[in-house]
Amino acid sequence: MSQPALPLESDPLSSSTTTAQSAAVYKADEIEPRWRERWEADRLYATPDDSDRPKWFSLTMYPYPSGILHIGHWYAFAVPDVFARFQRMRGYNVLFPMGFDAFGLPAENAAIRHNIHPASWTFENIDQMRGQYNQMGAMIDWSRQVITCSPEYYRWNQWIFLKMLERGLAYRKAGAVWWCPKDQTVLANEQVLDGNICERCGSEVVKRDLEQWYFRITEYVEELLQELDNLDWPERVKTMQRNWIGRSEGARLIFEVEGTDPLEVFTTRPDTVWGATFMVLAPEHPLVEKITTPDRAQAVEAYVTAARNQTEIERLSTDASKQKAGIFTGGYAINPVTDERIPIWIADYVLMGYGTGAIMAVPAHDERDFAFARTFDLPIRVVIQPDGETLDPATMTEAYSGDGRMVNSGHLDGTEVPASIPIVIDWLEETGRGKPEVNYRLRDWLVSRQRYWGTPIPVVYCDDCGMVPVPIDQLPVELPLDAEFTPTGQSPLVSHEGFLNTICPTCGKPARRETDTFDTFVDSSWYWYRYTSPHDDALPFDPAIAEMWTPVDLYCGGIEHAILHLLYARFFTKVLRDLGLVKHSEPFERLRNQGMILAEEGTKMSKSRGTQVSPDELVRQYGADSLRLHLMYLGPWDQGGPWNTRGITGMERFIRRVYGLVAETVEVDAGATADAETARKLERLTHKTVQRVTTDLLDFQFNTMVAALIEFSNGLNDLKTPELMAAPEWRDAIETLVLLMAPSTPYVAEELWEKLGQPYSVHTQNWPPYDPELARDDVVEVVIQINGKVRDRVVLPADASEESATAAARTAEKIAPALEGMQIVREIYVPGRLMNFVVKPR
RNA sequence: GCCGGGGUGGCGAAAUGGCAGACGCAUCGCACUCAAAAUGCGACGGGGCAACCCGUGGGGGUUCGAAUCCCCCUCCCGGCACCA
Repeated sequence: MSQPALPLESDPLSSSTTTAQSAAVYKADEIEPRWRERWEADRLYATPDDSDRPKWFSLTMYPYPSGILHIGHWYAFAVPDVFARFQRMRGYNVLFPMGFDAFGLPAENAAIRHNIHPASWTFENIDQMRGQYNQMGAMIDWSRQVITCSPEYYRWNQWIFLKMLERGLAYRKAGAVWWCPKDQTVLANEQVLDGNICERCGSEVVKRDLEQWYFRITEYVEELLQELDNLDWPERVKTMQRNWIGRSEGARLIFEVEGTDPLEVFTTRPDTVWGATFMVLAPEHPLVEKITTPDRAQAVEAYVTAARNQTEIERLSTDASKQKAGIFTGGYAINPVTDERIPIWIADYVLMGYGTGAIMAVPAHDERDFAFARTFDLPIRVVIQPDGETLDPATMTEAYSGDGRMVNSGHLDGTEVPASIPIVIDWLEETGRGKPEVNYRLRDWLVSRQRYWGTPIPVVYCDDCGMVPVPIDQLPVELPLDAEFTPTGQSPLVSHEGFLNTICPTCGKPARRETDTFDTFVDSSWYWYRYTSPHDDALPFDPAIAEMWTPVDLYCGGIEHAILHLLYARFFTKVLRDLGLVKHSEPFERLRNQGMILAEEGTKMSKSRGTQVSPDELVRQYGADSLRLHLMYLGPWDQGGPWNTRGITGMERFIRRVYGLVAETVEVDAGATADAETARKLERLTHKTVQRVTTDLLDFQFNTMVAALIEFSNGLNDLKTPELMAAPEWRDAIETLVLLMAPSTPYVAEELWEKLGQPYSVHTQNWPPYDPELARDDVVEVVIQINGKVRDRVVLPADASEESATAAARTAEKIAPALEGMQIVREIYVPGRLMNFVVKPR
């Protein structure tokens, strides 16, 4: 009688084998969702304001809700998450919040293109991205979330603005500003890239005369510059800020002008004023019209118009060494030290935006003035002679800007340059010709934008009262959600009657609302304070709670914010300090920048070329833990580099090995004890690893930290025997390994901690301590060199004396014969490392 | 042009005055397997049978000893660039 074949799953033998195996096999897709739910249910990441632990505020730049997290977001956030978790285990009460920089142009563009409201588009994206952050295993307390496009948040932008208005730190001014025709808005100077390109959309921007809102950041310029010195920030970021602020010391000099007001100039080289043979004004200079003589008027006007309409290409071609363009006004000034009549020219190499918009030209000692003088055949006079050569204006081919002695300079002839500069300034001041002056490149921050999706600027315009601020108790001025988007790109606020028409708070007559909104950099200039009391409805944040959490201990983010965001944030902090809301002056004590993840071929990741890497796909395949490790392991975090997908398998293997180690360990009945030698080996390996992992994390060296973890597990595998696994020493080592992995691989560490029978949660455990004494080797391998070349090596006790080390070295197998017939000239001993015999033939 | 950062095996890298290439990837060999995957063990800068020799972008220097410090050159990346 034939029996039907049993289905596989009902075979008792085969099914039990499967169960035993599956318990020992790592399955990320089973472990990760399970713990994620548990942590969420338990509010494991809730951050209390009242704690007896010291605080640690770890901030990472919040993202723009563009729709989906890419691998760069993971790199920027998962790695700081490791550090935040590490700090939590080290005993800190860690604030590690997250929010969304939710105002901005992409939402409006999506509205126009896909007929979806910016608010819906933004909030859908936020939902999606929050889910992805959770998947990453990020330690975020979402109850503190800040979303800048919610009235709850932006009303405080308006509040801060009104306070700034009161103090004269916000003001309206007409002037030439950058306008982007594509985005239909003005831009801050900082948002215009080289070649007059819009930072956001890449189109060419133009100058327009418009009345705009500004924040008086220049009020704080000296403080913004000086306090950089005390910040623990990457040096290159500080350098970029210093360059941007552009402080230069010099003097303001007054030149009388025939027939009109005097001209003032700023110069860093007042000692060269005897060599000023002409003057140059920027084309936009207000005195151009008055100075220009009637016979020159037509030509000057033509030049000025052309200069103002210069295109990008023409601008790029104006290189300092190339021919200079300009035109003579017909007017003359008087050199204040030589009393000579000198011609006044106009040229676009003088910028209206810097100094006074006018210069004294000293062609002999300034490269640009030299080029201009040669082009227009203007006189050149040498007033500084270098040692050892004699400059002759007739034969000079370039300006001389180095040191030397003053000549042709009246009573100051012979004075040494550069010591001459303060001497000249003093004399000019005493004689009423000028005064010392410090100039900065930094301009006030243009904050108004002709866009819809941003914070409405809370002022109204009344025919009788003029510009009137909206009273604080009427905030927020809400952005109307029933806006109509048209393809013209014009802000819908301009034609929104319901928004536009209001009542003057002062006189009660009909008035018109401001339709401009704030630059989104306003939102990000103080958002971290809001995390400390995200629901406060009396002030932007509760000063007492903020005082407890801030300043931020560690700020992580991309180098692309080196100037704009970080400078504005520093400025706001000083304003908030002066408003009495915070006590400190600097918001971010330590700053660390991550590098950029490139596509595998080393170019920028691009959607159109399909070189983008999807973290979701990698999580599905390998799990978040492996991806986190892989990102840390790519190389130094601040360096970034090309992505490679293959390497992630190594991290998965590592996790699987550790998983196997723990699974095997828990199956063994405890009871045995290890022999002394093995116990010592385990102890040393454990302490060594804790030391390496701890110091690497503190130094932000995540790649070598992961290497130390891998080496630990490899070392344990090598030592592993069935007997040892039953010993308590082994168990300690395994538990330590799991604790050390907890910040890096939060999911699998939690799983293994549970398997080891330890109390939930691994993430609330203390970071394991280490003892450098116990980490130390008791025998060392000492390299023996002859004349600096490695010839042999000997194993010695770590505490071997120099005498015994030398004796051992001399008699080492390959050394003894080599020393035969040689005279030892010198012996160098580096304890525990190296012995070098310097020898010569006898 | 000026200011930073960098150049180390097939690849990512480590070592910041003392054994160059830890650790990982890829590759190759072996074991396990009917087989594959997974896993485990081993090899893995170049030359040489070997003793050894050469080797950290190139050249020079300092040092007992240099990837590491100094000088010159070169290439790559980033920032700034008529700022008076």
